[in-house]
Amino acid sequence: MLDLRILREHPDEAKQKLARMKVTPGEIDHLLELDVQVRRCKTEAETLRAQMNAASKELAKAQPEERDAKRLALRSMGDSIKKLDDERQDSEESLNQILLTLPNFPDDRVPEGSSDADNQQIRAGGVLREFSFTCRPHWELGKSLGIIDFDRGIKISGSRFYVLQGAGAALQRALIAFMLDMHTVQHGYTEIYPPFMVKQECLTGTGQLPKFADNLYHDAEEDYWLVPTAEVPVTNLHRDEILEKAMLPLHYVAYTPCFRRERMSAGKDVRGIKRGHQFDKVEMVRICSPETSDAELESLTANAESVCTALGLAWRTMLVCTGEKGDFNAIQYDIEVFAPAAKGDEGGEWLEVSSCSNFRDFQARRAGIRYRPAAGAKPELVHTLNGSGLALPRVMIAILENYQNEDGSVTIPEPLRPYMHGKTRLEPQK
RNA sequence: GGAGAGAUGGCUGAGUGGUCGAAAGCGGCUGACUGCUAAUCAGUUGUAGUGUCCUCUAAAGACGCUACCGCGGGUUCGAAUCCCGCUCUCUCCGCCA
Repeated sequence: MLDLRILREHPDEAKQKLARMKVTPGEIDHLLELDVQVRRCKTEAETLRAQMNAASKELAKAQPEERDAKRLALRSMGDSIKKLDDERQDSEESLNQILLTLPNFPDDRVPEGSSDADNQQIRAGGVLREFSFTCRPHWELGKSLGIIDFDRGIKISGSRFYVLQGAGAALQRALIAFMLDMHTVQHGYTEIYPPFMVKQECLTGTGQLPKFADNLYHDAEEDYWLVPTAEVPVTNLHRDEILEKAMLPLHYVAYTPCFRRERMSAGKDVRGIKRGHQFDKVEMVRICSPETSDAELESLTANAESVCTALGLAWRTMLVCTGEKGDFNAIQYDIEVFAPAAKGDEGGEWLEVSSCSNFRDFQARRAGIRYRPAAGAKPELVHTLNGSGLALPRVMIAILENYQNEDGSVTIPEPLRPYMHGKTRLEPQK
């Protein structure tokens, strides 16, 4: 959520910045009109209420015979106040609705653009593997290795679900453990095991609600929402808290499954395990003071890149353009790894395995996360950041396709072997 | 799932219709005393919004007003206090990995 005060005091500047995120000036004007109404109703009601409070005190001291007349006068005053309050509430609700869906100001560095063709590559690592044979897509490998069961996934849960079995399930578990260890031991993160279901306020806090309700699963009877990413429970750990400056920055890492409806992507990426309703992810979350958040984003992104490097994958980091980035972050880096057969006969594809973003104070304002810059000083909003470190299915795709051998086996990347009892290869099933 | 108890300021805890933004204690801050520390004494100490004054402006400050006693409604001229709904916590019983 943007600071209403900034919109009010610098409307032209705000309009300019938000125009890059496809917000029309008219929307801002409408919002500011509502704001004027809210504040007018508020001051009028407060003035009346002050009069009423004073008169009410006099009533207590008044002679008995005067009381009824005074009481009647006060009652009508009360009615006018109620009217003003109702009016204010209506305007306030509309205003909040708009404010909660309005995008964040994009950072000046974010390139203009409407598709991923407009993203800018800013870094890359690893080497693209040259194949001496025709490489096969992961869904074929998954079947022949006996580690991904698509048919039974569909049988028990429907489309966009799959079952990992045997070494496939173990490989995923190995990846999770490997990533968590890397971030905790080498990068100093604190590991969190959060609930996978959260209350509505958490999703409002990080921004998924109300705008992206479409993409979420929730319980019909109770206020439980399945997390679409660990960003939600972990960022909300400190909702409505005032943190001491000495506690910052906070670096958290958490493994969770993620649940998404993917209604927006109907028909897209239906082949294989690239886009399911349920997937696993190791997520990094940082909470820091404002002046450090730019640097925090760089090191967060570097942490995610180092996982790709450790796994021996070819990766590239993209600065995501205005049209493709999340609405609520100020700046976003996507890290992609290359999967040589992910498009089947059409060849390879760069797969997004991580998205690292700085939200500045946007989530902090929604979620009420503040810190005290100095002892006794007024609390100020923190900055929040998060980034995948990494998303599992796509890493699995990249490993299967990049590490495949001509005989149909797949070599297990070295750093994962200790997590798989020393196993070095996945062998095709007879 | 059943029964009961509770939710008040940073913490403990009093408060059953106006004199309550709220006693008292603890903690915090300031000062005095004191070789130092500790102790003692005195004063002070919630948050947010908004107005006026001061000022070139801003900050800071001064003086007001409004809201906030788990959350949301209601009764009343007036609610921490009465009524209704909800949430959460604790205790006991049942069930369970």
